[in-house]
Amino acid sequence: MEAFHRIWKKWRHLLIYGFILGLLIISLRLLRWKYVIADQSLEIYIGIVALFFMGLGVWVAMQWFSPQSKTAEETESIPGQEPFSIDEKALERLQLTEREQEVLGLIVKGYSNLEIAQALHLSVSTIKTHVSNLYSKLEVKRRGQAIGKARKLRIVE
Amino acid sequence: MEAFHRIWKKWRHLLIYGFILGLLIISLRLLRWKYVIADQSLEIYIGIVALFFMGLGVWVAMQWFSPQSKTAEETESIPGQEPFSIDEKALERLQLTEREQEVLGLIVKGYSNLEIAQALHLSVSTIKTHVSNLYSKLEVKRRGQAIGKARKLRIVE
DNA sequence: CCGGATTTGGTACTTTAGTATGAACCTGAA
DNA sequence: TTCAGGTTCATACTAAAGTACCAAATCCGG
Repeated sequence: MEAFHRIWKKWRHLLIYGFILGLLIISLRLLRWKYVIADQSLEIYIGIVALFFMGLGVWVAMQWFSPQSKTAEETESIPGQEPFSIDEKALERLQLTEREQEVLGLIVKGYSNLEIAQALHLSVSTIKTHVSNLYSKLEVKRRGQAIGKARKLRIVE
Repeated sequence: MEAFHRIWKKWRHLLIYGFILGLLIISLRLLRWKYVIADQSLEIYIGIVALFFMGLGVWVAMQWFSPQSKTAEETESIPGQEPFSIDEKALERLQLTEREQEVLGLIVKGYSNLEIAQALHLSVSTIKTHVSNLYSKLEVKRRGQAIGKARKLRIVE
């Protein structure tokens, strides 16, 4: 039960999607027998299916892909050796928790709170909490300042 | 013409998608006549349509929610030079006006719009105008992305 | 002088960010 | 087992950011 709960919290999205997909496949089989669409034209039926699945695709994509997660920023890692090193001491002084460091990293990459939430599979509320704590630890008041300070202290790449 | 261009820049994705959808609907009508799927079962046909449209939905969502995903110019300016120099060519490509460059510089320093307005002795409205134009030229949607892109293109110190 | 681009600034609106507060859960240490 | 710190999430609010549309003044080249 415990294990199930943990797994559920972590992967509920995937499970829900799988479940919905299964339901849809069953629905398609039922519809195939024309109990429902007996006097509908095939054209309309196919159109409905197409629209529905397109909407589902949009929804799935919205849930799973943060707008920039696997495109621009992350694949930019410049070849060769970087003359850059994270200042571990500064990091330690700031006493940032693991989650806060994660969030800070995404903030520096230009993520919005919503995008961070999607990337980490958390709610926006949680992100806001982390961000607020982050700001007070960094002694800043805004996102831009946090980015500047993080780069200056070299606590992010 | 001016207005059209602005609207086009903003809604081109939607227009393109609408166009594609129209094409697909026409395709469906053609397919309806079974020239192509003469000896395929209806089930398989519907499944293909569903999968295709779901994929299209995913694609549409990814495009719509990440207009910054297509980053052609980013791969150009990679070669290794001295780390601290402003890339004049990138600056020229972007066609940023003088004011826009000033504003961008302050944004990267973490200034708020109000602070920028006070620093440049302008109104917040004006700053917002500059910032908006800046974002469309940089092809970003938020402050953090602008900071990241400006640093990546090395158009600010 | 005209047309285009720039700069400035306004109104009205939506969206995102940020703060404050409370609460539930988990984990490791006392 | 209690307790502190960390993580998660919610509601409710304020503040800042951003968009769209408009308009006026300036400057500059044909």
